[in-house]
Amino acid sequence: MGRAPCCDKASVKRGPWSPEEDAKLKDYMEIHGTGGNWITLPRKAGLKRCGKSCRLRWLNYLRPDIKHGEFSDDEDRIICTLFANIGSRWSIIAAQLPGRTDNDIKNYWNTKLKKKLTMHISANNGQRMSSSSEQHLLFNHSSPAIPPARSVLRSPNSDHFYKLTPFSSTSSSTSVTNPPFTGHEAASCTTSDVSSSMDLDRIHPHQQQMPINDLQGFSPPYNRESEIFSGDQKIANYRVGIPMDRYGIEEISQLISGSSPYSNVATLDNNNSSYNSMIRELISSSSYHSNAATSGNNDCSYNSFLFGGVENSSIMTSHSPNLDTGADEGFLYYNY
DNA sequence: AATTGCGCCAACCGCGCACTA
DNA sequence: TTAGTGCGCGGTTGGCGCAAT
Repeated sequence: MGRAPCCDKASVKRGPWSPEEDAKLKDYMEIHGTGGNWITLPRKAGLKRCGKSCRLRWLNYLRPDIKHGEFSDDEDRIICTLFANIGSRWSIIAAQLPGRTDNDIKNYWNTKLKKKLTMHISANNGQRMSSSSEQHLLFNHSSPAIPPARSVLRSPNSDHFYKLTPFSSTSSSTSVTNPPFTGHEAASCTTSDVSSSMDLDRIHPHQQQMPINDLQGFSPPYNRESEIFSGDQKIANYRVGIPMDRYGIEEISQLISGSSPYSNVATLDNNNSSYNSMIRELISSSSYHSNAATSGNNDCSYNSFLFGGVENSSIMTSHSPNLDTGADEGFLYYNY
């Protein structure tokens, strides 16, 4: 037996919303909210629409905090960085861009951003890159294709992890066989600075994995945070980790919000054992591994990369959580 | 002026998950 | 435990507007 439809498709209006319908929905939402039920909302609001359609219209267009217009370079960078790590989890990416909706970002990526990256790589193809700062970077997860978002967020035993690989069109060193291309790879980019970008389809077959020591231009991952450059501009720290498993961005950010002088970093607090327990639980049971053994590196003026997970000995191996329980040594990075 | 092709984006669709009875 | 229900997500579609021919 098939799933029951959410509404009678024959009796609901479909297609573009009229200004009158928008006004009705907006008026109703401002007074009553959803009432916890989108399905019954259209009838109460006097709309001949499916509840799902109302929800979509409200969330993607009528909501008062929606931001319309061009995406900024910063937003481009955030989208690219997050896409590189988590793939097409548009809702998670949207959560990092206030005022933008998942649909917005998805459309933007599919119609513009991806194209710009491809065009630029095509233009640069074959040119020898003269310095490490000109190397293209690829995020390249070696796990099977990322499962659907909810599975990833909830799977307690996920061992997915990413590799970060510098790309050079002239590189010939190889240490690790390239895993199958799954299409989720991406790289750092902005629309204005196109020196750092990637071609999702074309350059991957030639990509080389390199030993850590060969990561020219990056400071050692076991010493302090390494850095990712877009041209001369550092765009992110170099942190490689597995995708989130048990916890989502919202939970993490809520928990650590205000816990540290740095808005994007949670530190352990000697005076708050219950807080520490929660942080440890988060770190040890998710991919937000401790960056233990880098104590003393409290200079978090950097933009911390979204997913922690660089172990102090190697970035190329999946690993067990390794949380040093000493105060100040559990870092939980959650924001770019 | 008419036609065609293309880009953009709002809206739809189906599925998986969470929740509840 | 299971079935029903609603929500939210990502993928896809369809229509509009504009540019090219």
